[in-house]
Parts: sequence; C-alpha cells; structure tokens
Amino acid sequence: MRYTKTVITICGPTAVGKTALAIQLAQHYKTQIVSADSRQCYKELNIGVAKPSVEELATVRHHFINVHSVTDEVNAATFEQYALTAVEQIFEGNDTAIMVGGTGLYLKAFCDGLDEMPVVSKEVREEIVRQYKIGGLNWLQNEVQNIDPAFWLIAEQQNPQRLLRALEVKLSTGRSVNEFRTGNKVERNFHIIKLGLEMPKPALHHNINIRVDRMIADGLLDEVKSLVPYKQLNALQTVGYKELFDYLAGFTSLADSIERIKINTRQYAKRQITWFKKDADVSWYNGSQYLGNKIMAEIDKRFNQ
RNA sequence: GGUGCGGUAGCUCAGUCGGUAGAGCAAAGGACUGAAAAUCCUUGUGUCGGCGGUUCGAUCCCGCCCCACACCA
Repeated sequence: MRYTKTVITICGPTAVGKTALAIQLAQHYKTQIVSADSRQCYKELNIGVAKPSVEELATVRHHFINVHSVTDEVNAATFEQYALTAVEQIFEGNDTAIMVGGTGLYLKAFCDGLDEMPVVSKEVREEIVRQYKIGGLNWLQNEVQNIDPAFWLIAEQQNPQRLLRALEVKLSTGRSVNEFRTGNKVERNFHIIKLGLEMPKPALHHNINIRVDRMIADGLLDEVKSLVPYKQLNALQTVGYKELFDYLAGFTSLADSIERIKINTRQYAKRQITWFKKDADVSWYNGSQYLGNKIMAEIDKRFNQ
C-alpha cells in the first residue's frame, strides 16, 4: 500500500541533536514539525526542557509546543489525538510532515495507535490516590490482588503507577485493564519513515554536561523558583526541575543538585536508547556528524523507488 | 612531635565475638498502552592501606610503617 503523504519521525536520546536535524528537514521539505515531547508542550517550562529557541520556532512552525499549562492533564492519548489532527492539517499543504521527540511512548502512540480505554472518573482516581498515600504500596498491592486477581498475576507488583492505573480502571468499569489492552497496531493512512539519531556514549554524556551547565547559565534556577507552587504536579516531575526544587527546599547544595541533573539526564537518555533500539523500523544515523543532506538524499531515493 | 579517630566495591559507609564481606548511591542491562524527562525489574571479587607477628587459618588480634582528619603542643 502506497500513500502519497509521509511523516518522517526523528527519535533518539536527549542532547543528540534531534531539534537541529528536524528544522533542517522541515526547511528542505518546506513543511512543519510536530514535537513528540511530553515536556516541551508546557508553556511554563522553557530552559530546563531544551525547547527550540524563539528563533527556531519562528523559522519553522511547530505543533505541540507551548500548547498546554502545567496544570493541564496531558498524556499519551492527548498527544495521539493532537498529533493526528496536526499532521492532517500539515498535509493540506504538504506531502511531508516532520515529527521529532524523545518521548518514546508518544511516538509509538502516534505510529501504532493506543487501544480505546474507558474514561475514568476523577472521583475514583482521587479516592484511590488518597488511600494510596495513607496505606502505601502494601495497601495498593492488597487492593489489586483482591479486586483484579487476574491482572495481579501478570502485573509489575512493585510498580505503583501501573497498579494505580489497573485499580482505577477496574473500579470505574468493573473490567480489568487487560481486557482493554489488545496491543493491536492501527493502520494510518500515511507513510511513516523512522529516523534515529545515535552517538557514542562519551560524546552524548559530554553534550549532556555542556547542556546542563548552559541551562544553569541561562537562568534555569529562576525558572524553577517561579514554578515552586506547582512542584507537586506531574508536569514538574521533570529532570532539571525536581533536583532544583530539592535545592530550594534546603535538602541539597546547588552544586550537588546540578550534578544530580546531569546524572538523571544520563539515566533518562539510557532509557530512551533502550526504548528506541527495540523498534526495528528505525534507521540509525550518527548524530555527531552533519548529516541532514545525507539523510535527505537517502529519503529521496526511497521515495523514488 | 604527642594523643585520639579513621583507612573495606567508582563514592559514602556497615560488618566479620578470627573461617577471605554487604547496603545506599553510581555504573551496566532490561521492561514499558492515559504520570512516560514518570515508574518498575535484574546485576556486587573488592591485594578489606602496607609489611611483619600470633594462629590450622587474619580484613578482624598484636607490632611497626604509610596516609587522612581532629585536638594538644
């Protein structure tokens, strides 16, 4: 099946050079970019999430950047819907759209689709969270074991987020989350080319260290200070922010919290690499080389086959 | 110079009433369907500062030495 429209996705770990390549490709194809990033979508987060610069945003139209507040509830399903709409809109004037981002689940949601899941009432969720705060993991484990024993057997039994999710679905619908998860891939009505950027670990770590120091020099601490009232929100459970909240609360020194940001960023990059390497459809390129032209030549070749 | 307290995994430390040792962090690998920059799982041999002594056997006891810190001079 050949489609006339194509989305070129770019994945890879943080600080590997995805943004620059995306802009280059977007300019070449005279098209727009959809960001697949779970943090850059918040307008209050800027320095710490390595958002494209104001100039870059002015050069190429970006979607899913600065479109939410940290107080909004944003998740993979939100992104899937948003991205599909954005891409459709881009396709009105282009055959090609670019998608870049480091959030593996979001990219997967866009490419393969998520299963239809029931709506969970806010009350149910809040009540579960309230009880979890009181009773801890033990309470959660017991609840899931009693209420959804089938799920319990295959569950990550130490993972509170997964258990919480299972519980809220079961209590809202009477059915196990497992019944909703088919794992089926959705067929999109456009072509998807997956590009990945990689780099030797020492070089990537070097980039990360440089970038973190740059963020601090650019005033990250002030940005974080202004977000203290929101520090408990999901959107602020973010590398670069949570560590500085600890410093501002007096738990660590500034130097230590900056070091922590570097360590946590490396670990985050590691998780991203693990996720993306599993996708056999990704074509990998060395991000430390200037390769926009090379990639575009290869893509043109594929189009003409 | 004297006294005291230390020297154990990359780091911070625990421990062995003498039978060659273990936590946290880091690191490495992995998972991932409405929190995903989140969350979770797996992986621990290191001249137990050096050299001698006692002992069947020493990282542990004894002696000397080296190093760090604190206090006294």
